[in-house]
Amino acid sequence: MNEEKSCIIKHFSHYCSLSEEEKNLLLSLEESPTDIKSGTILWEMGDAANEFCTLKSGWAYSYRHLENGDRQILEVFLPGDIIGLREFAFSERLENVRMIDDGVICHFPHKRMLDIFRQSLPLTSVMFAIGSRQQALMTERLVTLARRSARQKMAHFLYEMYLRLRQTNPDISNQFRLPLSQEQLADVLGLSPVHVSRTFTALSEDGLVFRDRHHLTIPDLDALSYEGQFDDCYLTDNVRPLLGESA
Amino acid sequence: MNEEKSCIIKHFSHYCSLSEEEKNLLLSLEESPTDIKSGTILWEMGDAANEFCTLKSGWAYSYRHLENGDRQILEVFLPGDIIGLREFAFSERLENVRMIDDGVICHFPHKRMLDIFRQSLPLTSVMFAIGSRQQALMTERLVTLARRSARQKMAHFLYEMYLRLRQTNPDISNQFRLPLSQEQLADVLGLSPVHVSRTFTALSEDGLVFRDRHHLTIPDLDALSYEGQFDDCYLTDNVRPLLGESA
DNA sequence: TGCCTACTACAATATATATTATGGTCGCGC
DNA sequence: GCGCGACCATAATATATATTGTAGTAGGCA
Repeated sequence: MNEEKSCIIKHFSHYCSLSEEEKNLLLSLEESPTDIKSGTILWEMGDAANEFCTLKSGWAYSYRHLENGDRQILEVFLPGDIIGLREFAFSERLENVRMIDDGVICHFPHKRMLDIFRQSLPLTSVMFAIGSRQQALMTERLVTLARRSARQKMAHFLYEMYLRLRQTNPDISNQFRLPLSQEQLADVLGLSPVHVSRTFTALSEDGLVFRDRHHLTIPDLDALSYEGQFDDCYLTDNVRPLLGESA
Repeated sequence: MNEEKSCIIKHFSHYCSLSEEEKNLLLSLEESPTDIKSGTILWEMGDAANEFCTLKSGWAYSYRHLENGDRQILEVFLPGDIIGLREFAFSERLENVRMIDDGVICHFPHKRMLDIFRQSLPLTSVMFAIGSRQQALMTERLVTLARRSARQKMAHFLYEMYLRLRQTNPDISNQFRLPLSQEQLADVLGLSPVHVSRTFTALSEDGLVFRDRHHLTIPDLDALSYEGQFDDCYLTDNVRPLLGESA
């Protein structure tokens, strides 16, 4: 098995250890990888929804357009993520999805999910767990957007990205690439681009974050985490031992 | 079967038609109903998470406390809802949950969920669909909190509550009980209580919503929906025909 | 080389919402 | 019936962030 190369197996392994059979089942979700270019729109609201995408490489984001022309970015997808999980219950896309980078994606139809449900209890549980973790992530963002200052929003988001990258990339340092423009960050955080700029200036005056184009440096990770009032519990290791339970 | 009385079966029936066996499986989640009084805290952050609750009657909400003393209400639960789904992947509670009303709840352990996964593909799919719908709901709230005005936030939330009530309560009219104080509404919408009051005043000056204590009247549902830029697609009927797919 | 565009910084001003404060109403226990 | 507390309305003020405008820098391309 060339599982080394499979982001999705890395991703799932984070939740439980996988048998060969399960690995194969997962690998089958990554058939027919397709190159896809930066800026490409994977789908738009209202399109028929009958498949998921796994992201093998590159970044993507989902977003909504508002009536007044604003845009809200809902989620940023990293390699190993499954795009479109949220739409399992719907026949139409609820969000637009767009590539940030050049990347590679694999499509698999919703039906394959039912195969997983049928064939592997652990994978079913992990799918459920991934959904539940996505919700936790979203909840956290909701709290932040609703209640915290621009400064905290930025700090929180940047630290979250660091943690998420580290999850599939354990060797990541306190410097990494964040291929989002200030405008895109504004659209994630519900701020104006101008204010994102101001806030970056303020954060780097305080030595918390340095940003040079798409390169980010976080001198003191704990300080940033504190600034964003980050509560690790929704991302870190206390993911429950599912297999233990099913035994 | 006294399925008439089961909110949860009503809730699930919204997604697909159920066999007797499946109904029994669901009914088994509503064993040992417990009376529970208004204001009771079901659990708090950090508590061990190893069961879900079904809400047979009464309302509840989940919330988080912030460092500065603010509170953010994350979700409002209605009869028929399952509380704690989000925490399936975690061993600790991520949120506090509190009863708004007197009510009746039933506990069932996470393990029972695995039984469902094992015993019924359709119910597994519906569970997944419910999770996915919850996420859609959250997404919508996130967009609203991040990008819309206080007026829109209120209108959006009130209309959403109307739709959700109608789902298990098809005979609901444009008047219903909303047992939330202005302070609680503020905590849902990320506003100050004062501003909630102002906004109610403004909305009723425009004839959109009348509120007398916990009694709400919406003279023109479409107008309110429009005011909140409500996009029905995430709640209404286009839930996909899951059973059709699995065949 | 030089233009063009995307991205960024910063300043002036405008606006929505928070904060603080005060007073009013309703229901409830005594 | 009285007083107390929860809840709500409204006004005055304060503050964070948006909006608008202008200008600077870096990279892509002729």
